[in-house]
Amino acid sequence: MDVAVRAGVSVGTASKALNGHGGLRSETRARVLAAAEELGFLPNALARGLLRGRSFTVGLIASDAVGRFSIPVMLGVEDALSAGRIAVLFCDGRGDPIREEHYLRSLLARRVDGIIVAGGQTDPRPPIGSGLTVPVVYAWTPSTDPMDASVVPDHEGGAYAAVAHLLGVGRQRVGHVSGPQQFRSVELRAKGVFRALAEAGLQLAGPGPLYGDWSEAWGRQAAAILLRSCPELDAVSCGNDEIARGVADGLRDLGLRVPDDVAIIGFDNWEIMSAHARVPLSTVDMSLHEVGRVAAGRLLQAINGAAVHGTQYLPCQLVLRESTGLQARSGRPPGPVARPSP
Amino acid sequence: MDVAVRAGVSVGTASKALNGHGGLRSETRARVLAAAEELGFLPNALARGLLRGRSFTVGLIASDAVGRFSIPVMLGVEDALSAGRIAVLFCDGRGDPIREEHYLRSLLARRVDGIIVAGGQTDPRPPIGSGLTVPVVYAWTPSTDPMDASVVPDHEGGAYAAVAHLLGVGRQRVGHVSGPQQFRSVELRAKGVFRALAEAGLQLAGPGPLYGDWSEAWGRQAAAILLRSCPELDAVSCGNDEIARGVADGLRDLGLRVPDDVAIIGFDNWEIMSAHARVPLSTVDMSLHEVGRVAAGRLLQAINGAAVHGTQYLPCQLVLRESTGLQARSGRPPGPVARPSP
DNA sequence: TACCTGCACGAAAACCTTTTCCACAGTCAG
DNA sequence: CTGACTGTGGAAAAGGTTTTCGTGCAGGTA
Repeated sequence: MDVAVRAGVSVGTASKALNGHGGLRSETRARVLAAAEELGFLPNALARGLLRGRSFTVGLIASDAVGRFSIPVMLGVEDALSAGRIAVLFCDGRGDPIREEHYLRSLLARRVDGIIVAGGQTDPRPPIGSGLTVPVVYAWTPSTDPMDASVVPDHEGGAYAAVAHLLGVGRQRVGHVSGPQQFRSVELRAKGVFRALAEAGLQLAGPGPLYGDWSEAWGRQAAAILLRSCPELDAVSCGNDEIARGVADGLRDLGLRVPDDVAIIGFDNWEIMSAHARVPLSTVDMSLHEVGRVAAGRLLQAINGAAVHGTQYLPCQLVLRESTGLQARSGRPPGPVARPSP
Repeated sequence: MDVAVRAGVSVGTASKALNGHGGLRSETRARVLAAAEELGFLPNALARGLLRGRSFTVGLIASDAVGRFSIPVMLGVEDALSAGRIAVLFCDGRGDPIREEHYLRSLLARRVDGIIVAGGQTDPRPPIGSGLTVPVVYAWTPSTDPMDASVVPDHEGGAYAAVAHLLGVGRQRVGHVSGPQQFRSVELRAKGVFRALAEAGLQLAGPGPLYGDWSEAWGRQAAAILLRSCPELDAVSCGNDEIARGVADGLRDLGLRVPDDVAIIGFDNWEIMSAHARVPLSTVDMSLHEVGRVAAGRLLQAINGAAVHGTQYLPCQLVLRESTGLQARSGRPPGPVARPSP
């Protein structure tokens, strides 16, 4: 080690000086530090890791990094870990088990201290491996094994809060337009909607929950369906922001005003969709960054030997904008409003 | 090494067997391989890296990972590197020089073989460090130092192609609505627009390029301005897809049809905006994935000692959808069309 | 002076792999 | 029979850091 030579001490002493460990004269310590500074010394993390048996590195396997959900989760993970001087090895598995297997081997060969699996979907996924020697935490997409550590948003609670808010601002006839029925998140969100309505002694407006795809086009279409079935409709809870935007546009085309006639609330708080819509949308934020942070925190716990099993549900945040009325509702305006006959 | 013990050979021999190096009897080699398989042996990349003096790891510093541009770039980088068995250390610098400095030190301590800086903006950024011992390539956001290796899309060429396409389908009065004038990309794209028009002997329609912000709201507003200034407008080239979408909506509100009356082309090919718009938007795809891939390729070259300096411009791809007419133009329809009086 | 205590630092092992050099045995040719 | 050559595998060093143990020296005490 050239720092030791320059400071005129042995490598062991230099190491102690740099890490503040042994009993050194402060004069010696200062000399070593000065030498390190002059030489721009950076301790070789490979050597350190080899010795300590751990790398201070964590693997992040994104199943579907293209999707917009894993990105904020990833950033939350990275945020939490970098604070603990832990680096993140990023792998994009693309939902392909073979790729994932390859990445897993690569990460294990690099002696990562732990692995975070950030999925792209809401439905549970099979565990990434069995009998692994390093801890694994699943973020956003839970593992199908309930004993695995998973961190996910509370979809049901979010939808419940959304509808509770609609009822809280005086709405009574609430419709629900969502995505494909087979998604677990769709099921959970519908459950939350029903629970909020039931607690208020209300029924869902319209022919029932409307299931379609996650698109604006479906939202526009659903708006017409809903209005035909229930002309007195005064609120719609949507499965995501794109649908909400479509519903808003559809209602607008039908001559209704948002939020005066119908309040609309979305889900996801995808800002480009919700905040920049023609009428900025109230929505439910799943705190994905927080999901990532918490997952990283649990991983650190597990690395330190205090592993916690099971799935952890993180609360969603209500984000209120104009589409549910920034102020108290002012009643339906006078004058004719174009509505399709029932 | 337990594999060596189990196979009844020395560690050196085991290493040779696993890497296919020395002159070994095939029987011995098979025995070692079998032992490694049974024990699930994965060579310690830390030890290997320590010995070889390189880590087969590359640092990726994203200046603004929240932005939607750096994500595809990142994925392209990861794609290209993982094929070469190189792992990616992901750091989110958030555009904060202090954070970046911290990450830089962390990466250097980990003995990365190179660094890719994936920015969030189009304007050049200051180099991440000087006198670095590892090669650096800037992707998407170039370095201000022209001697640094940078890989960026050809904004000007993309805009040129967009307008050339508009002219190619018979449009003559082309407006340009873009983002904030001080952005380099805005300047470059406008340059491409002017060049395409000039080559056809045409002038820009409207009062000149309209500069605003990157929003749909601005697009809607600009549509009205443009139409008031040039009622014969038959095409608009937009600075990005959000603006294009706004322009389309604005024109629609004014009673014009897209693409029959006015063709519209966006920029970015942000699919959720362009492909899912009410009228799917033709747009310019900057091939961000390819930018990432090429940047990674140049980094690998530099790691192998064949560094190339300077900025490399990658061509954009035209993505044609309905907003510029999927078929030949059919002429303006008969009947009154609501237009503001000039 | 002889011995002990404690401080400050050095020496060396350990982490795991790769690679180079060397040794041993067997074979073939002279 | 001896020398040389080839095929196979072992021994050891190197890579940079941390940590443990040991050593030398100074100062104090008997």
